[in-house]
Amino acid sequence: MQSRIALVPDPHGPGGRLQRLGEQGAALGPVLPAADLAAAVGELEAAEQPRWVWATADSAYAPLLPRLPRRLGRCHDLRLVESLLLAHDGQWGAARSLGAAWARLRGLPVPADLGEAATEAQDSLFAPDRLQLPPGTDPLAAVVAVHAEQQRRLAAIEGEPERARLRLLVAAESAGALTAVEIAADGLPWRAEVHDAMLTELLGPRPHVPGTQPARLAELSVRLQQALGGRPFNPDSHAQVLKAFADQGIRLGSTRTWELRTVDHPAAELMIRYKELSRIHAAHGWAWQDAWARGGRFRPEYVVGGVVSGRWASRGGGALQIPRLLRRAVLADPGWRLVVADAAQLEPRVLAALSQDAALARSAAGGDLYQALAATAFQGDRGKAKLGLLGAMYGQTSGDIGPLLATLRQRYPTAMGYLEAAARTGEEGGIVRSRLGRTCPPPSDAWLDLTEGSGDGEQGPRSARARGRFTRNFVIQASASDWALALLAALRRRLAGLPGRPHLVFFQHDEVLVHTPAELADQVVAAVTESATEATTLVFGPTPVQFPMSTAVVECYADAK
DNA sequence: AGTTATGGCGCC
DNA sequence: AAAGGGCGCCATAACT
Repeated sequence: MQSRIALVPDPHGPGGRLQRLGEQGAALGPVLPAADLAAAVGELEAAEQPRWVWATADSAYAPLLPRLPRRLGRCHDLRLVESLLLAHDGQWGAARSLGAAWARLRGLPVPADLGEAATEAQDSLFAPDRLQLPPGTDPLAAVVAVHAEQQRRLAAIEGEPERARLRLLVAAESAGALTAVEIAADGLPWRAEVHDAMLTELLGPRPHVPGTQPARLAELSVRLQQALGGRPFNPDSHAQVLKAFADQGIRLGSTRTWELRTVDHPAAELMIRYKELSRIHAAHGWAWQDAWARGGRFRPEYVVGGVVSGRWASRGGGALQIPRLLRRAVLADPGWRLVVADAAQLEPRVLAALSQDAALARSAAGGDLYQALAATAFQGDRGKAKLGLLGAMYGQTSGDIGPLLATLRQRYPTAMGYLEAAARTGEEGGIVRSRLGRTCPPPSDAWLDLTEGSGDGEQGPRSARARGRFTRNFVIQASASDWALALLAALRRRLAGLPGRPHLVFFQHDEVLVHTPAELADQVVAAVTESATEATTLVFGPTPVQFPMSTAVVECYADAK
């Protein structure tokens, strides 16, 4: 039986307190004070690899990490688990902090979760942490009690394998918390000089005065003005752009790029170019570099479980939206490599495994799922196969997709039935869960008001169908997240077993980057492959569906695939 | 002056 | 007639 140890750092200084726990969470033995918490934790980790129990990885692991001799293997993150359990129980309004969970347990007034506005206060040494404990509460006692309560709630989950799956989700989500802290500490290798050269080539030299427009944007602005009659206007203002085009007799419904592409006028092309460049300047220009990519590393702030589907979100820095163009600036250190790995066609494979559609599973048993699908059902037209399947998973009905959906329904009734059942549940106001038990939010009160009594006409009310699309996609996206988290946890563990400290530096829904000494790259690739197999077995059990990873060993991120 | 909404687009 | 899921972030516009 694996040991568990509760861990609480002192608010100031390097010390902290520890408490051994039984599997159900009962405190075993005395509270152990540690003058040097990192040293104590390091020794215990080396001796017995316990599961560390803490309020949040940010508060307990992040400060410890720089002083630990090696990374920790496992944890139980109370805040993330509270979130999973509350959602599973349909309690979406409830606060998730340690303090909130403790207050619920004790029948005390429950503190609201701090908004993101409170983040800046963390910089202050004396700012309160975000645990939200009532004054005078012993944080270690709260950690122990809330953990025991969570173990009790997990044990009370009805049904097997549901209970075991939710426990797996708890472990995987917690491993995600470890990973996010470590990625933040390590950072993604980022060559500012490469980034800078790209910006200079695209936009002109960096303006000396911050806030002024780079030369290339200013030029485009002037040329646009000339092309549209010479009257000055702000190309960043949708209203003014629409008016400027209208004055030339061109009526636009929007300033979207795809619409501009249909316009046969020199200004349209200039406008498209202006938008491309101004976006790069605004979103990933010099200001972004100064704020997020200093010292040779891009350090994003990930928010584990930040999306209801279990995907990570990010806060500041746009970690999950780095333009492909800028991957040129992501370069391994000298003597190191990047192993870039992404799960190929993850979502349709998830659909095949979830629905157990035998025919779809056959298409998902090999390399290119869409090609296999095309060969069976679409006369070899891979594009149609992909469009149709993605449309089915998103609930798309527009365009020329109707015939494709009809073909899919005919050939893969089990898989399509699975999606339609999920959509129906959503339309009727029900909830759905991912493979491991992550739960979607219920309809809002406004939604219930809107849909109540409006009858079930041919198509149902618009918002009901929108919710159907949400639940239809949720089962896929959230189960894909389950799988990706399991992959991440498995990979993290395997990397820890390699010498030379290869480490994860990026995670984006279905893609991972590992920064590794060059001579270990092959072993890292093998670890990725093994981890995918392990994740598949853990999440889906025995299944004919394969989840292949496409991997590349590169020095530059842009050179992958 | 500060907050919220909107349009638009980057990523999956 | 049209009807694609999930995010974060920017600038502008519209508010309080």
